[in-house]
Amino acid sequence: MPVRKRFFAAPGQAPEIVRTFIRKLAQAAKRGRPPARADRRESILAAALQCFVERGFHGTAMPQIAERAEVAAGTIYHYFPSKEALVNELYRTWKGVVAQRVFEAFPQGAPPREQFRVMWLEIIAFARDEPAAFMFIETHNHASYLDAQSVALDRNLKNFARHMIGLAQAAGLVKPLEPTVLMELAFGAFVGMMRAHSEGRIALVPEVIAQAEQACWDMIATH
Amino acid sequence: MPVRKRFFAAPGQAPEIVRTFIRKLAQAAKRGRPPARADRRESILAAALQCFVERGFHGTAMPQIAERAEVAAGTIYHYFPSKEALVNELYRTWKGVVAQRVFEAFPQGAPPREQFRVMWLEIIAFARDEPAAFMFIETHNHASYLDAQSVALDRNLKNFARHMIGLAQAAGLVKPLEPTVLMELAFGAFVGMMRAHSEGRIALVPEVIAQAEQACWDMIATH
DNA sequence: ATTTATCGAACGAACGTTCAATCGATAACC
DNA sequence: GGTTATCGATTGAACGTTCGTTCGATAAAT
Repeated sequence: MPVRKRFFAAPGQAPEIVRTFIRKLAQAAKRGRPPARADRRESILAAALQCFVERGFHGTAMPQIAERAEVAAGTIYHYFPSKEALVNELYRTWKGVVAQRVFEAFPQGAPPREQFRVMWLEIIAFARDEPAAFMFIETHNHASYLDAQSVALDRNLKNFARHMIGLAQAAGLVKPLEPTVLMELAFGAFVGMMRAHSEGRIALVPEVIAQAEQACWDMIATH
Repeated sequence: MPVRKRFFAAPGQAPEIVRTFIRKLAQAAKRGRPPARADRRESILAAALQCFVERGFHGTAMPQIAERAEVAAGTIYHYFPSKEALVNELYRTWKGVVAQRVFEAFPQGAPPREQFRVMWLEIIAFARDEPAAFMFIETHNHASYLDAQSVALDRNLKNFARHMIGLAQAAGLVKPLEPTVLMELAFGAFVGMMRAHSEGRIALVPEVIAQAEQACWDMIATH
């Protein structure tokens, strides 16, 4: 059973990268949103998310988004200055949500094996709650229409994961490979499985999830 | 050192899926290409590949492809009936190349561990020889503009991989998870690593490749 | 009465595609 | 051998369409 400690057992060795991470997240949230005036805004965002997932950014026309959101095309421009701004807000919002969830669930004092499991299960939970949003942020990574702020948010998340891998390596639990390689391998495996799931090729029952999680740990762990 | 047997040690148990696979590949190659008349055709394909990788299918305009290929826009339509036909020919060609390479290198009589290693190294070799083509066929999987033939080619490849996993499971070497799940995990990890490589985030020196390959085997293997 | 929200027609630009004109090499003819 | 006919290859302007976006009119809210 997962034991989730939210504070460090030994405060002196608290990784500042975690505090930096949460601070940047808060900053981004402050900087972002103008005060939401109507739920039209939300329905436009939801419609755009679906369209972008189904047909991609360039494959989606603004009138299509408008039709799906049941508003006129011009209305979108009352809430968003451009198509680019719309996709960037979507990206930042959902990447922030998943980051927030992972960070809040993260058991800071727990052993690495437990940390890995919790992160894995939390992202799975997110992907099941918001399948479209998950596919969106995974397929639109590093696209040319993402602005600097969106890219920075992704980099922060990866720095966080890399740092955790480094700590586990120091404890001799994880293979002495470059942390970036291990992270990309593990996350790539995860995304591959989730993509197959969202395309209906596999069924994600709890038993499969647990076994896949163990398999991914086997990949990065020393044996 | 890899020992590559090209023929079955026991012909009676030769997997017909392999023969079916190579037969379909030959059929597709025959059906396809009209007699190549000029190397303009090749330069158009190369230009389109680069553009599609950099900006995606919908993000690439035909005049951009023409400019990169140093031909007039109209010339493209002398060789390809439409933009869709162009992207599908690209997909089928390169997916066929990687399939052919993997199959020819596949050591049919060797133990599963060796088979896995050879397949892995062969795809790595392809990805290093043709990085744009590799990224293209991986990012354009299951896109709406791919026709039935392109989709079928991908399915054949996956059936082949799944079949091999099934045999390895029967030998007790691979975890008793659903073969599709294992395949998606392993291939997802591979793609994640290759993507990080093509974005310059990791350097694929031989030592890293060997360790990553071992890590992926650890993921699907029993322990 | 003023501000805010919404609409949908309209805009210029750019899209994928077409096509009449031209080029260049080879074949046919004298 | 020089001239002409032929034909596929190539061009780039032009086509109709659709794109992202704008805007004036109107409705709703304050």
